[in-house]
Amino acid sequence: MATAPRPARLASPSRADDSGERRRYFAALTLERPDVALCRATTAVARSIEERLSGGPLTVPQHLVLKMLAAVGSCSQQELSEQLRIDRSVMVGCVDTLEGAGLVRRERHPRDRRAYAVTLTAEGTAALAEAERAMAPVLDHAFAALTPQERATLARLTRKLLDVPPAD
Amino acid sequence: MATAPRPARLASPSRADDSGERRRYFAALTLERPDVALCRATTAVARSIEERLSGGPLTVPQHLVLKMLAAVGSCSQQELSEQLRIDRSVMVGCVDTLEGAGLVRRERHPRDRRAYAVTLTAEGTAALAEAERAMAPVLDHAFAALTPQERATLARLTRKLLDVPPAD
DNA sequence: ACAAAATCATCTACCGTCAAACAATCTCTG
DNA sequence: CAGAGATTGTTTGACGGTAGATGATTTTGT
Repeated sequence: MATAPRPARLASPSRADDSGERRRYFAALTLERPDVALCRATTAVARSIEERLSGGPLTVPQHLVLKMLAAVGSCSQQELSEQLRIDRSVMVGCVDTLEGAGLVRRERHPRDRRAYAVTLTAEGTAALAEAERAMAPVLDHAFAALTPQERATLARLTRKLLDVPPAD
Repeated sequence: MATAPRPARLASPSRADDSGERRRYFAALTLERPDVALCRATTAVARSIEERLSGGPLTVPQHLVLKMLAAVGSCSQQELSEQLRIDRSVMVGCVDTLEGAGLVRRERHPRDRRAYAVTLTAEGTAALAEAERAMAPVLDHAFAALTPQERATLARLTRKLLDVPPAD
């Protein structure tokens, strides 16, 4: 807690007294509160990514849906929601948009008519390939402050926080 | 109970071919998308913390405001916003609540009458001490999956990530 | 077979955050 | 000194995400 050697002088009128402590408090905070540092870093990364993808045809969640469909085949919205950690009610609009763009189809599940079988179309496959290609430089820019090894370490630690078994 | 290998598990149709790929897709995703892993890990940590603090008198942002005031002395809301990375318009309500609880005072800044000099009261100092005491086990639980050394590494990487210059 | 519980997708209400507009005040320039 | 422009605090409205209820459908229990 730094033990406050200074008697907390009142906010100095002009900016002249920027002796540093006040303007650089955020750095001190991150030393004590890893949760705050993690949270702010995440918003910075997300912001950087969404900014670069803003003009594109796909949002991040939409990209993830296409990516999972390509990886595991047709899915119910429930399965997409669970694996991608996107709320069910958000998934509705996400699939709505993708279906409107012709990138997925909603077919009734053959043996459980409560569920849909969301299926990737040919256009969806093409859109995914293009999105994957565009993704690499975007990720690279968002994590530019870290070396490849540091990025790997960060990924390992976040997976551990998520209880995902290491895939080494 | 549950010892029966009976596949009578619900939703048999498509689940039957769950060789694992479908149900564990999230793990595969985190290997390719460190940004998604980071984002989901952050929400998990934040959720854990806010859940444990839900009954308490202070929210996380309020705690941070008291903490910064104790560290650097009286501040304008602008300075609090900048250093804590909390939007100005959010800071208004935050300080409102703290003032209503008698933990801070809003005094007019002596030489800039646009700004307030938000000042910690004696009650605020006491509330902060109590909140600081309660924080350690909460943080420890949120990061329970990591060893102390891993937590330090994560903190170092997130701090490094926060130096990412704004993309222009 | 019939009723009760569970599940999938959807919709609605609510909460927190962010961008833009606003009035009051400061600073700088001519 | 006057006025343009920037800064501080605040309010407003839009947006995105979450929780809870609903309707259709399937599974389970008797």
